[in-house]
Amino acid sequence: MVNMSLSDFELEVMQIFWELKEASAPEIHKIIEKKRAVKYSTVKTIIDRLEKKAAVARSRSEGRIIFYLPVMEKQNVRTPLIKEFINRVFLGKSRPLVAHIIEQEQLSIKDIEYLESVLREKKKELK
Amino acid sequence: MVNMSLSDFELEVMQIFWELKEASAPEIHKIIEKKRAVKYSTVKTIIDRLEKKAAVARSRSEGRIIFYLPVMEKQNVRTPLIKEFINRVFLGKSRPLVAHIIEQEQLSIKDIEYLESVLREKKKELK
DNA sequence: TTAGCATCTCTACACCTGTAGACTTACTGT
DNA sequence: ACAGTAAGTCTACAGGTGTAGAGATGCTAA
Repeated sequence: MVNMSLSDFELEVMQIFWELKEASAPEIHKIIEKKRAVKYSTVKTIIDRLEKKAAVARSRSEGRIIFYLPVMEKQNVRTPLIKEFINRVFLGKSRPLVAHIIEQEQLSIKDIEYLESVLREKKKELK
Repeated sequence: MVNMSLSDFELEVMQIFWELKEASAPEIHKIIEKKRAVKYSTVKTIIDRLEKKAAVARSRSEGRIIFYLPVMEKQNVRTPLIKEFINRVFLGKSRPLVAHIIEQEQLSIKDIEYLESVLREKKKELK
């Protein structure tokens, strides 16, 4: 079961699991519904697929409500996604992506100072 | 024709167009074939779809060979992709993405120094 | 000038994904 | 004890995507 990637919607649901740690389908549905119209059964289907992919697992029940826990870890999902994205959109070159983000995305002074410190650390490490 | 997004393969082909400016289907096919096995007709189908999406346009012919030019611009394609990616994978927060890349991806001293300068510029701008 | 090849066009198809309905079933409040 | 409802299960389906074959046709080299 190598290389089990997640669709957009599946990833969206995983984000909620990573946030809440444990959640039920009705809970997830209610959260997503605040953003956009989506039926319960749609959300449940996604959770079922996540379960099949072993991204989440049933932990316990409360009445008929099934609770799930995330199994895949955020970092293990994100890292390859970033790699793929850089390959796909920036031909594998991370520098222009970082430059683009710094220039175009909203960053506060605090963010910038933090990133400067990350760069300083990295530079130290490389020398 | 709003919101005309490109699939992975379509984007891969666009990257080549952005690089070469003008190219034919046989050329594109030969380039991609170096990386992985793919039939000519597959590549041609992708180019046809790009044409339908007005991402490329026919420029001229040489014998039966049709040449195309990129119409969509690299920056106009990349910018929304980055935005979506940050939303999808980092819940809209660009700082952790940048931090991750700096820490995990290959960056040379030159890259780091360049990014430091980009951050300095940005800071100046914000103050 | 003509055979053979390269290229184009058209069609097809299976898989993934988002989406949801229909049906079943187990609680819960009265 | 039961009706109503909330949750679960199962099935379906359309559109996008990667993939490619078949057939038509125009070039090109001998």
